[in-house]
Amino acid sequence: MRNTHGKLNFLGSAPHNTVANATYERLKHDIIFGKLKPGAKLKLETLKDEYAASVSTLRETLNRLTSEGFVSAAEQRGFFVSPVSANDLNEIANLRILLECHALQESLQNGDDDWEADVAGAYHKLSTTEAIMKNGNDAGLETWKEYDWQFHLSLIRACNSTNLLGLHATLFGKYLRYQILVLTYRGEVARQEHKALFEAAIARDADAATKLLTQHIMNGLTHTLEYM
Amino acid sequence: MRNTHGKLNFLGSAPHNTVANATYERLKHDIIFGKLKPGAKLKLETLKDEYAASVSTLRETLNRLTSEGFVSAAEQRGFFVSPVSANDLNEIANLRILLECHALQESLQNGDDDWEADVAGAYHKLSTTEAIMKNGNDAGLETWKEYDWQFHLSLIRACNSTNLLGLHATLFGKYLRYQILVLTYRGEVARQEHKALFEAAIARDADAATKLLTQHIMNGLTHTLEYM
DNA sequence: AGGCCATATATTCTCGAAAATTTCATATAA
DNA sequence: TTATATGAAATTTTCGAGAATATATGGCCT
Repeated sequence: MRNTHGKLNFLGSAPHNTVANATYERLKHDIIFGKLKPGAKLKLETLKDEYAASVSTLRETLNRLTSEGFVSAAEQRGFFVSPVSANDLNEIANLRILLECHALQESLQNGDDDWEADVAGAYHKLSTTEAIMKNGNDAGLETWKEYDWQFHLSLIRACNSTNLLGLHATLFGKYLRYQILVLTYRGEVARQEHKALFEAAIARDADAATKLLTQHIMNGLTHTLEYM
Repeated sequence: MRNTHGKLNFLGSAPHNTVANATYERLKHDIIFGKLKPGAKLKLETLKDEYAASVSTLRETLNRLTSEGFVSAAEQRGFFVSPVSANDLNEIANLRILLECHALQESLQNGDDDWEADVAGAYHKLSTTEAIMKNGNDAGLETWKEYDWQFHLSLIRACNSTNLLGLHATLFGKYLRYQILVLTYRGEVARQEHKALFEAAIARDADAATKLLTQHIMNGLTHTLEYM
């Protein structure tokens, strides 16, 4: 049973049981990764061919995505990919700082040995990938971004609030869309930031960790804004 | 055009254009106000009679409500009203404090004369209603709760973040469900708290306002928990 | 009696088509 | 020319039925 509609693991690993779920994952992925451009009209007939699902099934998934903010709906005029704007990105980044820092603090207080091992594992995967990408090999953009996501998630997972984790997941997805949109790496800088953040977290230094996280997100924001 | 699916004004005033929207509003209302009990199975066939909508239309609205967290979905086993728990209420209340206090601070900084007038108007409606209810007349529970909602919303409306307001609206709805669930007033106390909060906001005293708001929500939380 | 499998019933999931609405193209009048 | 009205085409919204899956019933065996 799934308490909520599977929000995380946007990559294929999810159990694509029903047609609706598979379509939902694919559509969301295509929006976040820019295959469906911001503002694009989502015509039912077109989607029907592309995603091999009926109108009713498509409408189910489009309604889900509208609730999450990835799709916008206009009464009697159908659906379209939510537009992007500097202002929207600003809002998203600030909300991410607010929620993620709060969750991080809770997590640093509650996290046990298993949590710590989880963080270390996630960081290991991320830093290994970042080391590889440093040497020009930028083939695995999606992999990198998923490990990035997993690392940030692992840090806050012990916050003891399903609701908070749910909101964060949606926000992270929206933020990620903007990053993919400008598609210009700041690999080496991000790498250093991740390293410092990881070390502060393991040391349970809440003050330092939240400051580093805030800076990390702010830097990403200004970098992204610069290239929009 | 509606950027997001109409989240606020849960009371009838909304323009119930499409069948799907009307059904959505009614279902959400019935969940928040306890007509549909926590954990209750939402069988399509039953809902079809009760809400006069087809299966596909119902599934659209149920998917929307699942994304927002009012409904839970179990793969191939249908939908049911999201269960309640002390733990969940705790999470909701803490998130509300986090988001609403942040929004309040922003609002106090940005709010202009129009905003201030709006707050005064919302407070007036709320306090008048509360004065009436003080004298035993507790007929207008829904009206009271709507004015309560409108007052809190007016305070944060100048926060300049659509995303933040959207998240807050959903959270407020969930919180409201718990309040309705225990259905035991703390009228006089809440009245005083609203008064103090209003005065601090007009005085632009951010520190005092956030402290009062936090206390207001915490008091509501403990009161509700006590009667669960 | 209690557990297990086959069958029947109930429920969800998915689809294609009809109804309602909007959008586009064309013609007519000021 | 510009504006407005008219009708055709495209699109969304809604529905009921069939396919897939889960749940309940009843018989059978140990």
